[in-house]
Amino acid sequence: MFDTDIHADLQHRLISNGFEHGEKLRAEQLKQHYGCSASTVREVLFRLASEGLVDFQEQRGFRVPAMSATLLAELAHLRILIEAEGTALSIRHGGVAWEARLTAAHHQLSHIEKRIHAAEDRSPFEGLWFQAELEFHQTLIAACQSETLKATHLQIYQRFRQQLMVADRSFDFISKNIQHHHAILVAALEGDEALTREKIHDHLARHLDPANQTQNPQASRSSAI
Amino acid sequence: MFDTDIHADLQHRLISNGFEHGEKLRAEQLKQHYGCSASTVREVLFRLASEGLVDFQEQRGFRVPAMSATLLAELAHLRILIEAEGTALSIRHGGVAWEARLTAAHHQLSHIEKRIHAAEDRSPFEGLWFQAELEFHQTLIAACQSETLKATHLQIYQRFRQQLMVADRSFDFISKNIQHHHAILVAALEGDEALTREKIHDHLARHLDPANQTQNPQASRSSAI
DNA sequence: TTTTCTAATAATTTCGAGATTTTTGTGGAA
DNA sequence: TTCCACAAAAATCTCGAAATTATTAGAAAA
Repeated sequence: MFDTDIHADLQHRLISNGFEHGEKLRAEQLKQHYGCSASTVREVLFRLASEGLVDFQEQRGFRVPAMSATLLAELAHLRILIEAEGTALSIRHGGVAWEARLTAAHHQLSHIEKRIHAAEDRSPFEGLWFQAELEFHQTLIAACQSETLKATHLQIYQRFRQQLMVADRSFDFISKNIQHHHAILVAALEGDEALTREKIHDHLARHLDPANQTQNPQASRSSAI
Repeated sequence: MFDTDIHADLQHRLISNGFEHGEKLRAEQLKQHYGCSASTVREVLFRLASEGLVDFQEQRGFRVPAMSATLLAELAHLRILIEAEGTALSIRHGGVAWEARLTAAHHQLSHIEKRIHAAEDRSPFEGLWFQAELEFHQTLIAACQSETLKATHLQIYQRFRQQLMVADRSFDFISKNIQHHHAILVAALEGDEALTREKIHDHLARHLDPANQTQNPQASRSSAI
């Protein structure tokens, strides 16, 4: 197994409930899971630290970043800023091909969200939903013609997702999300940059206020994810 | 010497003419310069790679990113986006203390720029100017109340600076820069968010068009830095 | 001459042991 | 009981050698 694979796998676990918030990441433990040496794990952890998905302190090792309402709000703010800009650029430069791809991405996401809405046990859809939601938001900025903007957006998106990971997801957010995603799609297809920016803002607005965040999962009603 | 120091030193060399564009970074060479093992150097290089200051390819080692007019334009675009947003937030939340600090930072930068303008040999001022210019632009966003925005801005700023590093600096940009920095200061102190955004845009606008960039230093007239 | 295969060289990557530092655990004094 | 010092344990960090992979150089064939 290459260290690239370890990087990809750890990245995935770090943004989708693979670890607890604040959990210590020991190279000695992980080397058994991946069947390689501690040095190799250490190398990967350093890379993840520079991406912001892992906290590093000299002589004190690595940790999963703790849950922080302030950090989540800051990440939401940056996501709105970058995603709105990227989408506006896509509207300008994307053309019909981009509109088609966006419609497809939304269709897929919408389909999964409706199935989740109807299902009894929602857990088997989690992975699918994550993938489709990421694909939709990446497609929004896909035609912005700036690889740097896309890469920066992905970093922020992943850290945002990581902040929201919790063991017991309420998943009651779905009906609102369906409306949000649809509103963004419609505004983008109409070519209305200002309206699209507004809808992207609305989609993430509830995460902007630190006081709004539910620190305790069992007390959550209408937020989370 | 701790690896943190090596990281800081390499980072500095990478954004201020310490290496050639596209130059190969061999761990075996650098370990002699820093008096440590190749593994330690390798670790630092990985961290710098995640920051975007070094390019990494599996089984092909590390390189200083090549000069790219497209990349510079993309970085300029992102800098404008983030710096304008951060400054607008600072205007809203900064208060008198921030205005005072911004005035001080501008005074210092302006002082150095005037001395450079008058001097025969400009090279001894390079380091001072770099520091003062960074301090001014960081102060602009200092009161935005988002550590994440500040950290993201620093990453983009450093990569932007790295793209502009060249052996023979013409330094004829100075008179324009003095005006730009002053215009930003005045707009910010007046509390005019829209005007401040515009002036930040104007300051970096010439880097936005890839066709505008001078790939060949000796042919440069009015651009660079 | 140009192309292709092979051998030699050089670079990258992995690994585990030893050195250093932090954390944990125990016992004694205030 | 609470605090501090000291010892033991565990974790982190550094290092150089061995294994793997890429690059170069030269010879043979087209």
